[in-house]
Amino acid sequence: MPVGNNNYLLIEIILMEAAEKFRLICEKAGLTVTHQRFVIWETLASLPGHPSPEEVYARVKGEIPSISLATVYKTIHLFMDSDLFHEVSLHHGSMRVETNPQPHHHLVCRVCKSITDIDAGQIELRMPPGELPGGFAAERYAVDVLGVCADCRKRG
Amino acid sequence: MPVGNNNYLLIEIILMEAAEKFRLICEKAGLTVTHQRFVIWETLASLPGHPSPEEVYARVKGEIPSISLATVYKTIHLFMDSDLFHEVSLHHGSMRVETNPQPHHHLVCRVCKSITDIDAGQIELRMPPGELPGGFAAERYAVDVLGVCADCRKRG
DNA sequence: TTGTCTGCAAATTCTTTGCAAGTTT
DNA sequence: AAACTTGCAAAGAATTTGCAGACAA
Repeated sequence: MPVGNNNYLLIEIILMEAAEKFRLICEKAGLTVTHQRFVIWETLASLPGHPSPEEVYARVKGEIPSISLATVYKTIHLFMDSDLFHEVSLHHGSMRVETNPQPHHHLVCRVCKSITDIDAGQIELRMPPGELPGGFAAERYAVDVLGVCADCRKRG
Repeated sequence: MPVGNNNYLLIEIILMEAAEKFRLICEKAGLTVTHQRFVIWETLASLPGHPSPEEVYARVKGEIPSISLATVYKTIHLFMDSDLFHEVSLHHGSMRVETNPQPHHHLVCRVCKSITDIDAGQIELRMPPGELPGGFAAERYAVDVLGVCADCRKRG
């Protein structure tokens, strides 16, 4: 694997301490650096799994007792808008019912958030030959293809 | 394709009118048949896409003006518990942040709802040779492997 | 009948907003 | 100083719950 100039920059970033790194990230994203944001960012990066805002809030409170849940929400949204983190689920805010009985997957537009079904046969999945980690018994697969729908592409 | 005895049953079910079909489904699932449930079931089956409870409620109100939103919620949950329909998203009730910067997919346990990451390299995806429906521009894939985790398998 | 649903209203949970005071640039 | 961010409290949205009367088996 060839090492390009970009990789030197990458290595520098990795070696930088967290605060520096965060400063750089914020600069690139056009975000103001604040202590709250730094601690929330560090906390998110350190928490394994898929933390909820409440969990992040609880953790951050250890460092900044005066932090408010509202700030955690605002900051998480800010980070997501700047692509620093993603949300785990589509439609997290409201329940949606899957009414298509056919095996299918989803085309999810990241601009307008629309979800279109695509026949399961159109996507071929291949799992590893052995077992899945920790003896997980797979039953079915749900694939979300993330991208931009035709309408949103036309609109620029 | 050989036609077994099960297929005769299947054909009968298909030919049955909706009310009969619903009665059979309820019997199999051990659910009481009510008019509200029948109309909600028909509505769900007829609505394309991924309707929210509010949308279902609005539709059903046309047939049963006295229906309440609470009943719609209760019934949708009932149907989901009986596997008549699925939910589109995991974690629909609260925001979850994806903190793993590595490309990865999810192992989702349908019993305990836990979500475990699996390296993206472990799953091979193949898309159709042509374009995706309607000129959708794919950027990345998110795969949820649904099944039962090791812990829940042990517990029976 | 007997147990199970339904509709209503109140309660909860999750998230957003307005604004004054505090920080960052 | 100007612009932006924070914390608080109140508002809002989405969903659940308790319960009395209505319905299904």
